Amino acid sequence: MSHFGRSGPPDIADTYSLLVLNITFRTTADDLFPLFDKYGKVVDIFIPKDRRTGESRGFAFVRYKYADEASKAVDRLDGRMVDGREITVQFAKYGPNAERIQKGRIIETSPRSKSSRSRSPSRRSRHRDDYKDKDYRRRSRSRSYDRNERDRYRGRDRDSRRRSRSRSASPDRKGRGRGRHDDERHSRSRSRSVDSRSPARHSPSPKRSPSPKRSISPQKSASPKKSPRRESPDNRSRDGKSPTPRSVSPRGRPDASRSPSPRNSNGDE
DNA sequence: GTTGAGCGTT
Repeated sequence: MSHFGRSGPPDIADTYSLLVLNITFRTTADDLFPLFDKYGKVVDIFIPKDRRTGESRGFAFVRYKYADEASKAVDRLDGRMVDGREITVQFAKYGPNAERIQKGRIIETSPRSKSSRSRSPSRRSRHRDDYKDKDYRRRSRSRSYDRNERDRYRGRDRDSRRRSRSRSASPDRKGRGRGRHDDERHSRSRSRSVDSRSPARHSPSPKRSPSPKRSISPQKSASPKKSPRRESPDNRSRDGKSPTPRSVSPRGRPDASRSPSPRNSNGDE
């Protein structure tokens, strides 16, 4: 009954999706159900979770059966304190399939009902990379390695986003009429001044190792001093199955799979 | 165990 999102999307064709942001990472659908259900008929509640840890991402989707109820919930629950945090309720802008949504309702659906459903013989190797990319940049919201990535990308508009919220931390906006259209009022003056510098001067230097201290092979050089136990018996060969699974073939796999003769007696190529 | 911009699953 209260287990939403367990059976997948029930029917989003006749339902309005609401996006709930700013919720605690511990808030679950069951916690929002009684809250949203009080303002209307909630058909489904889904809270995206990280595939790695499985923790909530901090936002949830509440589907209402009617738009009027959803609108009321947005106006009433928007700014409500949940679990000690003020949540932000608003109509979803994007659909589960990246479709356009108006007022929480999907106005554009996948026109795959036309022609045969067969896929086009275009590319076939591309499926997990897609969702992975999305996940990666999503899960990089914080933690620790976030700084690492930032250094790598030299910072971009990501910093702006973070800072933006800081300056936009005006609780005044909430609780007073739903005038969220003022958000886009900000003029976009800086357009090309994204990173300054020359666009062509960018030196694609993938090798940016300012710290030559780091060894090339961290795993090769074990700590000569730090060795409480000469070796790790329980980590090396527990049952004698794979003594060295990592060094199986650093260069290539056995030629029995790729080329019968990569570099010898090869007069054909 | 943590964090805090944003838009989604079997």
